[in-house]
Amino acid sequence: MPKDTFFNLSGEKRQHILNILLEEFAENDYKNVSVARIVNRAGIAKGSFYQYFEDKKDCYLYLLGLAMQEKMSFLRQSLPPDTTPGVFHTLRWLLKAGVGFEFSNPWLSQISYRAVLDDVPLPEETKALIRSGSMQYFNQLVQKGMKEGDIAPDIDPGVAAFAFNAVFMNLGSYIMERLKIAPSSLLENGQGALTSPKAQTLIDDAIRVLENGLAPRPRAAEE
Amino acid sequence: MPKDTFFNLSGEKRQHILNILLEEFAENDYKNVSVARIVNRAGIAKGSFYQYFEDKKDCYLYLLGLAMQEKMSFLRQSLPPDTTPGVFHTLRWLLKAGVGFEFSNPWLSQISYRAVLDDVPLPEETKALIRSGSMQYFNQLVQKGMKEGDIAPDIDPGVAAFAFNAVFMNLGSYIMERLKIAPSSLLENGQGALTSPKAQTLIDDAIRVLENGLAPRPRAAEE
Amino acid sequence: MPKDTFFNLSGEKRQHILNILLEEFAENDYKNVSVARIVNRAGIAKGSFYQYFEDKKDCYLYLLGLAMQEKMSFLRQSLPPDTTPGVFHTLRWLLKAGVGFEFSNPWLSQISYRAVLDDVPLPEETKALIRSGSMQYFNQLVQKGMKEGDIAPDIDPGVAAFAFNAVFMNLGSYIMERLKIAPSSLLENGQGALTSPKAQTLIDDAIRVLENGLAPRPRAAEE
Amino acid sequence: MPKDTFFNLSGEKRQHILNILLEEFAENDYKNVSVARIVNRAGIAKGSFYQYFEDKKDCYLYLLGLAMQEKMSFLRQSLPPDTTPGVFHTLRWLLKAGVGFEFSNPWLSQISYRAVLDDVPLPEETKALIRSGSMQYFNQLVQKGMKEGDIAPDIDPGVAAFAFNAVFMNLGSYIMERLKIAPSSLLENGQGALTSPKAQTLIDDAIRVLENGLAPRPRAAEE
DNA sequence: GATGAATGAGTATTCATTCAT
DNA sequence: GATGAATGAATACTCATTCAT
Repeated sequence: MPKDTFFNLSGEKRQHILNILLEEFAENDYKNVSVARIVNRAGIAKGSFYQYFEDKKDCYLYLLGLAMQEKMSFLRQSLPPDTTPGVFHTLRWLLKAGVGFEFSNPWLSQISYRAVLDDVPLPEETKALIRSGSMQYFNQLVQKGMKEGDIAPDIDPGVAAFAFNAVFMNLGSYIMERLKIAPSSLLENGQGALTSPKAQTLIDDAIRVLENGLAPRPRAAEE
Repeated sequence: MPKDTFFNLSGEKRQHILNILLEEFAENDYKNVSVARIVNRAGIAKGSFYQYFEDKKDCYLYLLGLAMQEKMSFLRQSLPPDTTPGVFHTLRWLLKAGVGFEFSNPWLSQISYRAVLDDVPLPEETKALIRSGSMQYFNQLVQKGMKEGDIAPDIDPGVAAFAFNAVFMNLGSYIMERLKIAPSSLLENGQGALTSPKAQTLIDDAIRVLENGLAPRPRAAEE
Repeated sequence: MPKDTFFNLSGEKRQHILNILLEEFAENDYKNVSVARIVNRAGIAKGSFYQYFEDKKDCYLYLLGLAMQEKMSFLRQSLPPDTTPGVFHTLRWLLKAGVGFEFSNPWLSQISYRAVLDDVPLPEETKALIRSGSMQYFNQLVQKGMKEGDIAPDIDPGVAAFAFNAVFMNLGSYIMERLKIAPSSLLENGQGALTSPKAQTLIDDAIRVLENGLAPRPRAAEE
Repeated sequence: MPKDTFFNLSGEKRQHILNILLEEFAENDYKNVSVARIVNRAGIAKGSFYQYFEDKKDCYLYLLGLAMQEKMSFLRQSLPPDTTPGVFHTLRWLLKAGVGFEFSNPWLSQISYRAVLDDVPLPEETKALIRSGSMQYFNQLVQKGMKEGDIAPDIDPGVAAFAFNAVFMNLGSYIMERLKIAPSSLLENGQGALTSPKAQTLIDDAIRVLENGLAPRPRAAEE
């Protein structure tokens, strides 16, 4: 946990530092993040960094916590009431929210992305937890979908969840690349980019693929 | 490019060094790869490393090139004659070959995997190039599929290729995790693990999802 | 010298701070004394420390002066009237008083002890001065002893004073180690430990050694 | 243990570095020894220090080992055959050898001196071992002396050993101060200073004090 | 007079790279 | 061509001291 000194900072200064921290930790491996570079860019003294944070790890864990917490609250806010019928409705909401978060918080996204992939000072279990986080959610979703007849019962449920997850994790990047959106441009206008009709179409198409791929097929034989 | 001195090495010695390089670069971040560790394990002098390679980066780029080239040739070898009908047949071949490569060359796979994810000393464009490498192939495949009527014409072709790619890139890891296969066990028995019926089933299921998701739907309305 | 602000402090608060300072400087090397630890333990602001003292060195010198002054006044108080006959009587008094001081003021003792041994920010001359402090007293004592016939005239007076001093400086530690007295236990019951018969016997034996060693030998030949 | 690289250094360079190390560790607390200062003074690169030594502690332990080993071999060489009669003969030899070592190896002396007094990275047991080293030897000597009738049986043996030790540990410094010998002058001419008649007289006097102080007193009454 | 955040020179240690042998 | 010692800029982190509030 950051020390009180960090939270006591004037909102403006804290935000300034936070922005630099986010950028550094988003753009670099944990190992490659340099405290010296941070303090230089932030225009603060080396010692100040250590008045705000226990150490580099403390700083990182704070940002990671922030990322996960923000993502959770963003998703929760975007999810439809649980009563909505059909897992694909849920999925559509979720996918849009996920991409939405990635667009409006590219740094936080990147930080939580790295938590899974990078060599990061987390107990291996914690990394596993984070990694399996979305998979578990998708597993539940698939179970529900099968019970309700939205998903074909003869598909391995794990593979179905895998497909959900693979699309969920990568669609944001794909859209950004496809629409040639520079990450930097997102900082000023995150949601804007997402709500473009083009982005919406791409998301919808991706969902259609999953929906058709997983929905029970009509009685007729095939292949 | 490695210097001539490296290629002039006796095949045996070069292979010995190569193995150690592959393992080091597969198991560690670029930043965490230690030249000192390499030369120790390889039993060569530090100076020798720099007589073989310009520097660490040169060495890395060589291995990365090797990885991509080997993967290409592995896939090319595994692909059916171009005359095979149906893109999903091609896709099935490809997916199996891709997973097969991952299973029989875990180090090379890991190295090319890291090229996309890690902080690696590549110009951003080069990283983009690698990232889009398979995408381009899938784009062609989708175009062909649409022309031949295997893929629904009302789906965005990019999204279709994206779906192919997302599954292609992650299926290997998923299977390894699902079947609890340790990477180390692959070194001795790569293909073996893949040919297990369980692995085959998972791959087949994944293809079925894509096939159903992308195939043209019968005239009847749905959703 | 501490600033006025320190002496203007309420007696209670000043004593509180003083106790903590004494403990810190007694238990740690000068270099290892941490201003941060001091102000934490004392419950004062870091800035306050610098309002009381010029700097760490100023603080240290104050405590050192205190230690020497207290020791002096303790010894002076314990000494018999100057009229007492026989330097060994004086010495016995002195030795007991010295050990007594060490037992009842372990912190102050330790601080002046460190002044000689530790790497302390004193000009080398000052350290020499402190070191020679007690020596000078013993030199006078020896001169007196020789005049009065208590000390053999054929012994180098400096060596005699040296012997006094060597015993004087180290006897306290020896007794503490011998009787397995923990320094911490002294804080509550300093004099008690000293007045034990065992301690008295050890002190008496040490004096007998010096007395016999320095007293003029009977006319008989020797060695 | 220093690495081979240190021992492979040309004798000249190794000696140069060794001298600087000895001086630094003799003149400063372990904590106050600065690797940066060492490499500056020695004119070598920071990295070189770490090619010679594992770390600062490794370097220190090497010097300490050297000090103890050199002292042992110096003393062993100076001791008379065990058959010499009389503990005071032994003591005379020992004292002269001890002072002799201090004069000819002032840095090594200082380093082993610090091992007992300073905050040094040694397990507490090791420190106790070093500390009790000479005391144990003196305890044996006293026992022997009592058995052979050289030491009065009514003196506490521990106090007798303490007296030996107190003189043994401090006589060298006293003589240096008394004869105004600067430590630096010893480097060029250690033994010379010691063999001066003045120094010899002082040592002899100190022994006479101990001898008379501890020897059994004639039947006549005393005190 | 009290506060505690800000400072920056200082610490030990690492490691890719060079270069004399 | 092979060697491995030498290099020095880089790393995270500490702490006595200052100074604005």
